[in-house]
Amino acid sequence: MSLRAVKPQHETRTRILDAAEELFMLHGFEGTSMRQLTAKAGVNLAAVNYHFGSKDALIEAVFRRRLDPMNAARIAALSELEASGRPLSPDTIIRAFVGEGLRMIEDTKTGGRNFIRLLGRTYTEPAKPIRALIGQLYAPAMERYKAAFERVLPQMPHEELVWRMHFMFGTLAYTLAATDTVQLIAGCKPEDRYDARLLEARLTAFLAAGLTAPLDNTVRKAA
Amino acid sequence: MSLRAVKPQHETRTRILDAAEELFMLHGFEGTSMRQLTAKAGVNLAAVNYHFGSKDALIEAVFRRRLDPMNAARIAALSELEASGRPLSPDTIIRAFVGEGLRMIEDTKTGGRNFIRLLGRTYTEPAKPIRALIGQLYAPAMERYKAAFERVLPQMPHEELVWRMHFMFGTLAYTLAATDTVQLIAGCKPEDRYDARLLEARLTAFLAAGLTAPLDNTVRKAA
DNA sequence: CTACCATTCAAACGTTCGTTTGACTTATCG
DNA sequence: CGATAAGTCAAACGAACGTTTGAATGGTAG
Repeated sequence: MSLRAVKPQHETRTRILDAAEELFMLHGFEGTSMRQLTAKAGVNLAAVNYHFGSKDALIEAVFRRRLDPMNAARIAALSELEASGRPLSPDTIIRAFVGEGLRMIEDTKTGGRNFIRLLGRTYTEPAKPIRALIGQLYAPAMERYKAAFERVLPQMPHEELVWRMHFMFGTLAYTLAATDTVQLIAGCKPEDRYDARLLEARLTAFLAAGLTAPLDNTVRKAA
Repeated sequence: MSLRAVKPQHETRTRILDAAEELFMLHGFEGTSMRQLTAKAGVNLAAVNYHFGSKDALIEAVFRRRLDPMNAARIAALSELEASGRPLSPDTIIRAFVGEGLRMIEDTKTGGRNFIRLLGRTYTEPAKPIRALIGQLYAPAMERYKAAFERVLPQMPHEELVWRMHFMFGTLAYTLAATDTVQLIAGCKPEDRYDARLLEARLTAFLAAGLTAPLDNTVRKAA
């Protein structure tokens, strides 16, 4: 219960988590060595195994630290919307979901941006145990938002909504994770790529239109 | 010029490329060892260094083999559309672009699906030399499609179009790479997730609506 | 002061990594 | 038939990997 016993542990742990977040984002899990990681964090090589047990356990801790609060915030944002009494629209619901992600990507000080980009890369890695954890941590928020969308889009078939949410989720994940790929299309660096306000407006307009698009005939016939 | 000198080389090379494609997709570049890879390909451990020079050179060869033909096909599809004399719409242009990707993801025999999913993973990996190569191989197709979109959407600001193409590109990449993440939203495996015809219809409807969405006021004022 | 306990540290553990080597196989050609 | 050259193979290379160990450190409690 001593100060000594609590404070430095906390400090060393967070230094490791911050360094891991950034290096995993840059080079992946296998591409990041414990020696790189502990050197960047300014701690001893053995510190990771002492505080987390193993490299895999560290990976899990990296995700648990951020994912839980982020999705809690998303649920809270939706609850607040629903409690306000104002009529909900696809647009406002999307904004609630997207907003939390954008707030994190703007956070360059405490490493939020690193985490968001790490998250984006991890989505596209199949067959990793960490994927199961992510799904589990996302599940509650997903359920709430699916229900909210179903309420404002009662005419949309369930299956179609699931796919469109998948598309939306993908667009968000990819956009936040790979903002520098815009150069691929633009041919040069766009100026406002990190202006979150503009990006939020563009993204929401795009997603809302996609979500509420008229049903394709091929799909309607298949249903 | 002997048969012996050409045929087996070709065979061994393609066996290695196929195995690499699948393992890189599953476990990433660093997560795949030469011993795994050569074992899966059924070739000797030294074969990769003999035929490609190094692991990095193999990675590059994996992308070169597929990316060039795929983007050539995309350009050809667009050229054919334009030559047909029929009036173009955002919908038909999107379909031309998306169609090539979906044709590859349906190709489970020659490994096209593996490659598409590998491609999706690689987009979200920053700071890799391979990213530069991908951008370079994509550039010609991107230019052509951007010009085509600009022609059918003359009223859209250039900057906005670039972002919306980025969103579309991301949605496509993510959807093809992470089709199994739909479970995250659905809570269960959807039945038709690999029915490319249905997926193409859903995806095109979503993307076309997003691309042609009315301009957000925040964005309009910023311009 | 002494005993204690969480933490840090340098060193070493066995394993696996990408790559290299040199001998062996096989098919073609003068 | 030898000579040549491309390809395959088992074995080994040093380097780097994640992890473990046991001693040193330093603040806290009795």
